[in-house]
Amino acid sequence: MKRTHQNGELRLSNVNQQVTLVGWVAKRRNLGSLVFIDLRDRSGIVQLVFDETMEESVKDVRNEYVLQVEGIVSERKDKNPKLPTGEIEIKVQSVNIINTAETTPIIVADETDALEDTRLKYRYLDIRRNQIKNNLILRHQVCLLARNFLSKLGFVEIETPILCKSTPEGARDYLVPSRISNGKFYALPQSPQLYKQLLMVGGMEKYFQIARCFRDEDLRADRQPEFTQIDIEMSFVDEEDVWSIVESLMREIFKEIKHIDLPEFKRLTYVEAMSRYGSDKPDTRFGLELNNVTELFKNTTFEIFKNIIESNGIINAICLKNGGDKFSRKDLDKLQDYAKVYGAKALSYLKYSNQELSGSIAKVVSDDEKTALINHFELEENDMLLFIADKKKVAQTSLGAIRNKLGHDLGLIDETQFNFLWVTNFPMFEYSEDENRWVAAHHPFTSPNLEDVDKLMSNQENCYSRAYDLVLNGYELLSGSIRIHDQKVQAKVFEAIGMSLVEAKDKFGWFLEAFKYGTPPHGGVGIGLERLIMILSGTDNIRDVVAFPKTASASDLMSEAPNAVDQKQLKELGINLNK
RNA sequence: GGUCUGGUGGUGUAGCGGUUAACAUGCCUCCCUGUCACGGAGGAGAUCGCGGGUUCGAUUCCCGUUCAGACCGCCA
Repeated sequence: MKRTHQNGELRLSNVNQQVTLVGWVAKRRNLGSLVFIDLRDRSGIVQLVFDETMEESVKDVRNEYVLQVEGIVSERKDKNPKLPTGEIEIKVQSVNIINTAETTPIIVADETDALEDTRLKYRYLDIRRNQIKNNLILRHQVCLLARNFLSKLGFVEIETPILCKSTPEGARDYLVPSRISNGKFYALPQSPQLYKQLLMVGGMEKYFQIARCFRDEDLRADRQPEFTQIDIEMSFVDEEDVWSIVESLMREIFKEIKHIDLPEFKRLTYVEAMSRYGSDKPDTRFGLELNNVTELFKNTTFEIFKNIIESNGIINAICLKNGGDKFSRKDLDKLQDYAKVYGAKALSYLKYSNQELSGSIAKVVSDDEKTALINHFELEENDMLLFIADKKKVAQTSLGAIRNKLGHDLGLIDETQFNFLWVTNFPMFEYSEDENRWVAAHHPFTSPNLEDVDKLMSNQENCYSRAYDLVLNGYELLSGSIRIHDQKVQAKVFEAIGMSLVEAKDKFGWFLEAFKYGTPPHGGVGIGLERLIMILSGTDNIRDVVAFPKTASASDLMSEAPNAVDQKQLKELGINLNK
C-alpha cells in the first residue's frame, strides 16, 4: 500500500512535497465547505484540509475511520504550537476511505475520561492513545538496548523452556496438564533460575534472556501473574562482577532514554536497610530515618514499653522536624490505623512545643526519658516524634510504611531523582509460621556467606547469604545472588530447610546431578522489566506498561480469559471437574 | 483468605426514601471558509451491576453476591 511519510514527522522542510499518508481519523472539524481532519498514525498527528473542491465522501468520514490520502504539504496560515506538525498541513487532493469505524466506547485521545476497566476491555483502542503506545515503544527500546549491550559484552541470548517441572519451594506454580501422561503436570517457570544455572554448568559462561515468568500469586499495582525479566547469569564471577555489569547496563539505559548520567549506586546491607528505613527496598530519595530508641527506655516504668523490651522487642521512632502542627489528633489516629495494617498494635506520638513534650504517651514517659529524647533528637519547637514498639520486624516494617506514607503525603520526595541502592547480605532463611520450619529467603540455590556456612544447621536465624537486590526509588528492581556451586553446601542448605536427601533428590535430582560434573562458580540477576519501564515512564501502575494486562483477579477483561473449556478437552487431559 | 473504596445514558460524574433521574463529553441532524477542546441550533440515548429484604413506595436504607481498584497475607 502506497505511503510516503509518517504523519508525525512532517515539518516545514517538507512544504510543497507531494505525499501519500495513511492513518486513523483522530478528530474532524467541519466548517461547512472547509473541513479539517487530524490524521493519526503511530508517529503522531497531522492536519488534513479539504476545501470546497473536496469529494462528497469526506462529509461521511467519522472518528477512527481509516484513510489513505494524497496531497501537498503546505505551510499553515494559523500555526498550532501545541502540535509537532503544527506549522504545516496537508492540502488533500484525493482521499480513499479504506475502512469505516463504529463509534468507539472510549474516546481515543490522550485526555480520555474512560476508567481503566473500560480501557482494558477495549485495550486495542487504548493502545492507540499516546500513553500506552509510548510505554510499549519505550519497553521495546529498553529491551533493544539491553540486548545490544549484553551481546557486545559476550552474553549469549538463550531461550529456556516454558513447560517445566513443578518445584515445591517458592511461589505457587501455574500448572499445565499433560495430555500424553494423564494425571501429570508441567509448571510454567517462575523464572528460568534452574535452567540458567545449568547453562553455566553447560559452559555458556555468559547468558541472558528476556524471559517470561509466571507466578500464581495475588496481584498488586506492581505485580502481574505473568511478567518479564531481563535474566542474566555469569560464570567465574563474584558480587562485584555482577554488580558492575548491571550498573553499566543501567547507566546505558538511563543515558539513552533519560539523557542523564546516573550518580553512584549506594550500598546497604539488609540489616542496615531494615533498621534505618524499615524496608528491604527503601526509597532513599528522602530522609526521615528510623531510630532505635530502645536503649533510652531500658529502665522505663511504662508497662507496654517495658514488656516489649523484656520480650526482645524494640522501640523505633521517627522524628518529623517542624511537623507537629501538621497533624491533628484525628490525623494521628488515621496514621495509627495505617500502621495497624502492617501489624503494629499502636502508634504513639510526642510533640515538642514550649520546651515540653506532650502527646499520647506524655504521661507515661518519665522526665528523664523525655530529657533523653529531647537531647537524642536535638528537638526544636514544633518537632514531632512517632513511636512504634513491637517485635523487631513489626516495629521496623510498620514504621517503615509510615515513613513512606509521610514521605509521599508531605511531598518530601524529589521526583526527578533516580536513587539506585544495592541491598546486600540478605538473610539465608526466614521462619515460616505456616510450615513450622525455616525456608529459603531467596531460593535454596543461593550461596550462604562464606563465613556463615557453619551456621547453616545450627544458627539459621543469623545465617546471611550472597543474595542482593537492586532498589530504585522504593521499587525492587532486580534480585540476584551468587549461587551455590559446591554439592556439599547445597546438601546442607536442603537439610537446613527440612528437606531430606531423598526428597531433594526427587525434586531437584536432575538439577543436582549436573553439579557433580564440574560446576563453575556463578551468579546473576533477574531484572524486573515492567518495574524498570514503570519508573522510566513515571507510572505507578504496572498495567500501563503491559500490552494486554490482567486485572487484580488475574483475568483478561478483553478476551475473558480464563474461561471454561470443552468437556472433550478435559477428557483428553484426564480431568473430571464433576466431583 | 482478610480490610477498605467504587459500580447511575456510549464515556465520566452528580443526586436522592416519592425527581420528568441532573451535568459534562461523545453520538445523530441542520448551519458555518481557518479550525485545532472550533462555534451555533435542534435531537436521540439510563430496566441507576445482580438477587433478596425493610417500606404504601428503594436508584437511594439493610443483607448477600458479582465485577473493578488499593492494601495486608502471599509473592523462594
